[in-house]
Amino acid sequence: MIMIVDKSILKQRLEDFKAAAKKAGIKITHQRLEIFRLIANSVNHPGADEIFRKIRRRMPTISLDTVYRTLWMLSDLGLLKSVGQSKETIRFDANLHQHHHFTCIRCGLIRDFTNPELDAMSVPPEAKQYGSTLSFQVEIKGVCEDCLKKQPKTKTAKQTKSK
Amino acid sequence: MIMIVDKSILKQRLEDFKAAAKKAGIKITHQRLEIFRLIANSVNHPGADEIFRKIRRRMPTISLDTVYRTLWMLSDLGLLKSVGQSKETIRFDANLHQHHHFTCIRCGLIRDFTNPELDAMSVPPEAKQYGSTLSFQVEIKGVCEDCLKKQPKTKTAKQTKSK
DNA sequence: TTGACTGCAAAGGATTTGCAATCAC
DNA sequence: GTGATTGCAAATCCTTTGCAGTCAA
Repeated sequence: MIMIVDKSILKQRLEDFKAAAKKAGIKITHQRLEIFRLIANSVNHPGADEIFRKIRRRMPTISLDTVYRTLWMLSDLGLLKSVGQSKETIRFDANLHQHHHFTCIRCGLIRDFTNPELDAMSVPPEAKQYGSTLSFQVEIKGVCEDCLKKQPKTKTAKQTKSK
Repeated sequence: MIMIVDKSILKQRLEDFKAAAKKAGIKITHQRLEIFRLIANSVNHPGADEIFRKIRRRMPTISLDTVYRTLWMLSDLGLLKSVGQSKETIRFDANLHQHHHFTCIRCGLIRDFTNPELDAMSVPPEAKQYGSTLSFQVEIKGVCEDCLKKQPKTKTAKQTKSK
């Protein structure tokens, strides 16, 4: 399944990055541009290691620690959010609009989705009692199409990497 | 703030554990009982390290790897679920009923809450397209009461441990 | 030119594993 | 009694850090 982010969205994200970097007085290096471009163009929320391996194809000297440093820097700039749960390592998301996640418990696939009814929901009082609220997100877990076709049921298989 | 799980719920959870262990042919050791009791009696989703430190007070010879092994074993039995996001280490939850989470982005506090309207929501078609769904959970992020009182605003402080 | 950034290598922290001793059943 | 479980220590995996050389502005 090939899925690429819409061209105009990618362009917009790249411009946002350049503007934010300039504003923050941060240099736009080849490495940073490649890393951001990769995430901004992904629908599957890659982790540091996946990003590293993909970028290395075009940029063989890049190092994993640069990937990590860039990821956190981009998060600090507000251009990325980190996602991910439980056994998985951290993964990143360049979609800053209100959206929700579908996560496959077998292979770790994560997909964004939006839904008007969910977006219209307000934060319930039961949550408000704990403090001020910043974001509201639905996490749906299930088994993705691919995994439904494959293995009937694995034993206590530990979740695999990003996909 | 002292919060303890309702006595009857704790008792029920312990019985579930014993029944599940027996059914699975797994031995009920002191360590396992203590670990499960601690989590089953928590509202704050402790992580492995916190569990280890607390149990060690009553059981000084326990080792961290036993805590880990027990935690995953309990998850495999379906008695616990793991929760936690991004920068945090894994934390555990013995509340298997439908519920949602409030997470403080400053201190990492996590609290369960329930809400009839949310529970009544069905999985939207936008999510169903990705596969079969198993759970539906709302994750609300915000700043908890305690943190609202404290620090006005920290820099890019990395999140702290469980609380 | 020059401070910010990178790559390297080494450190750090969380989690897992091999193995002999021990315990629950 | 005996196989499952524990505690220990060492290993592993992911992520971070110190530092000297390099690059974007």
